[in-house]
Amino acid sequence: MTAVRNGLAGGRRPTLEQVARLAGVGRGTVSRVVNGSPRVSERTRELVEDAIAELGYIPNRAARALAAGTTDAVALVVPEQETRFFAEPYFSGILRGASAELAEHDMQLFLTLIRNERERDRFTQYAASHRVDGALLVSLHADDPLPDLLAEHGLPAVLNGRRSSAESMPYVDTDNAAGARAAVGHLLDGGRSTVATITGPPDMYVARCRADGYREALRAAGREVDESLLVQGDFTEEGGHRAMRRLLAAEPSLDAVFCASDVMAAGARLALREAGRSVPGDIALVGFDDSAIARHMDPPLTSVRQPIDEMGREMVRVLLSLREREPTETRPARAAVQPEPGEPQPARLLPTELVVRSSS
Amino acid sequence: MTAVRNGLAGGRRPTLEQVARLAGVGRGTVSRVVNGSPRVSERTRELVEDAIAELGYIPNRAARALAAGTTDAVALVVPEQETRFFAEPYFSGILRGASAELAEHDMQLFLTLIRNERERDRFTQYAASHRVDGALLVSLHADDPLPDLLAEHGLPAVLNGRRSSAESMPYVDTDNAAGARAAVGHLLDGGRSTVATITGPPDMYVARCRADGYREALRAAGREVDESLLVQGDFTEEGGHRAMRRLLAAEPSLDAVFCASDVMAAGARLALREAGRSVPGDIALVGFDDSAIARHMDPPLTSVRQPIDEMGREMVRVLLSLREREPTETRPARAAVQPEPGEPQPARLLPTELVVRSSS
DNA sequence: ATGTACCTTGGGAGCGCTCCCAGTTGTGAT
DNA sequence: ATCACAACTGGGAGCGCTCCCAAGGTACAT
Repeated sequence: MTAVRNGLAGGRRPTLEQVARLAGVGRGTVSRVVNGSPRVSERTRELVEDAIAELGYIPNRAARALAAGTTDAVALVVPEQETRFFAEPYFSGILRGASAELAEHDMQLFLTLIRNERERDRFTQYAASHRVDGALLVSLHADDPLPDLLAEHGLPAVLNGRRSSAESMPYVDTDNAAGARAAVGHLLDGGRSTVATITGPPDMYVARCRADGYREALRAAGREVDESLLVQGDFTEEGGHRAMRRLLAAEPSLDAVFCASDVMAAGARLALREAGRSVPGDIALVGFDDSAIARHMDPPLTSVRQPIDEMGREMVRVLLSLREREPTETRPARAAVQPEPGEPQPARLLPTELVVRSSS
Repeated sequence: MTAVRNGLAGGRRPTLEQVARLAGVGRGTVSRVVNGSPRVSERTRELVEDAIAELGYIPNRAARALAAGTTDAVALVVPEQETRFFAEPYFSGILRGASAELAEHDMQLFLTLIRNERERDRFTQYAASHRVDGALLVSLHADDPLPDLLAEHGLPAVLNGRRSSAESMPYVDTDNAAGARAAVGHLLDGGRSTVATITGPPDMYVARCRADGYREALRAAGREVDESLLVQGDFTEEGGHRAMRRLLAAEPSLDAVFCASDVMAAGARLALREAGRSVPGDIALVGFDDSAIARHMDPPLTSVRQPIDEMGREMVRVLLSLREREPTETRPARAAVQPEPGEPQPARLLPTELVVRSSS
């Protein structure tokens, strides 16, 4: 309220200089106090803090950014071909996690939707003009030029999900294979004999991982992998429907199906109903994503849950760790930039959790 | 690529000064060219533009912000009690619209989730430290102190939706009453005799507007309003369910219901099914929001669509118009800050659209 | 020629902060 | 007392840009 009384409400905001004058110290000292440097005596610190409180001083971020070359903000970039993705809980989970983690570091989140090439260029420019300290890239296609563009401008970036097994950029991903293993293992444990899978499009790395997990689980249980039991879907309901019909026609002994997404499982469920097969009586069903439809299906669908909020948080952690790793030109790059064991690695694989419901 | 050859990839970025030197002009001239000032001769402009291209010059926003006192960024603020809201298409619509409109003005969007008081203070500080030129406030509760806090710091803000009929801040809202009128009018036109409504909580202004629309439509059709036909829900499925049961018990002649939200309509539909009433045969149903559930209900639900993307866009337009309106201290505030007829007003009511499906 | 008016242009003066160096003060050992 | 050393502190020198003013040009009228 003192601040208001001082007429700051609409008018000029106090500067470091003014705080320094009021506290009877130098500019440098105030800066140190504001930034929590330990090289300030207790007495002086209090003096300065009082002055700050009295004036209602708030640092000017633009000035800080200019002087220090850092902005305390990161961009979350969403290529917006997929409006779909955008309205999904997945997106809001990432957003929530990232936002929470950033808040803890007193940093801000910039949201950038990229609808077309023009907007991509605009963002690249933006990034290059150092308005952000780093970027979180979400829902990226394998052929998106954005990562390279950012690298070219020296902007640290973290991917959500890998583009391939040889992902060269820092990333945070779900352990899709492990999730699939858990799902299939669960079906086998339930005594199912013929377990098939409906996969995603093979050009998507995430789909391959889940298919691999399926295979691994079978092998781990001492069974052979029958490749004809892998039927390709495309992550749509319609695709799941088609795939399941094919499976039903080809495999009379079928009694369990692992679907690489809940949406495909919904399609599969429909095909089963049409064929008069009961779930889980005749055929057990497991999905992936633990999305809203999983809970609302009839029967409710067993599914593999990804720690989405946590992915958002972790992306931020990785991004921030990148900053420390990066050898600042001013410092002679201590030793050999070896990843220290304690800190978060530049890539993280997060665990999944099988949510068992009555479809299996 | 010249830029890359010049070693800008990781290193120092070129400055205005360097561009000026290369072009053989002064700093001011380059600034004028970059900002599209007309006070530059054609010849000079070309010279400068060549130099900019050659060096791959990109203005440093922080410096610009510091010198000019403007950031070219606005914040979208979401109080996050309502994770619900967050995952909804409504949110992504606003986001998409705002983002698109901002992109056209070469501005950026800052996303701020406010989970608790600490984060609110943090944002207030942030806003006060002039990191953004304005704020878009979304899903605000009537008692939220944020608007006042922002006003205190002199930060322009636009609300999404009004808090009351006497909203004092600039806002963009849907014409809820008109939407309700259309819905109820449609039911009356369909020959329904006893039209009831399930309302939202009366402490929410939006709920009152929709209820008012219901009354107006009846009166417009020359009917009397029977207040016992307004049953209060709470915008949840469960609430819709309860309300419909009450209606069924109390009004044997009931043959149409306007629900103030799709979610409540879903609950109502459930109650109707339990009661063995057919839709639209026995009872016609209309919702509000045209959300995903409307399309997926059985039968698909007639609903009132709001132009959500457009609301996002419009919020930005209003915010930007605020900037021009605001008398800058340097200028003697031309005449008397009268809203000029042509420009967008500081408050906008957007039209709705009735999407007729088979539930009515 | 001379004057007037209008363009265009260069560059000084900051914007508010961080970085860093040199100066000051304080402490403990000698 | 004296010295070495550490802990604090003040303030100059920018960071890269915009704003603005005065200077220099140009064109046209007198």
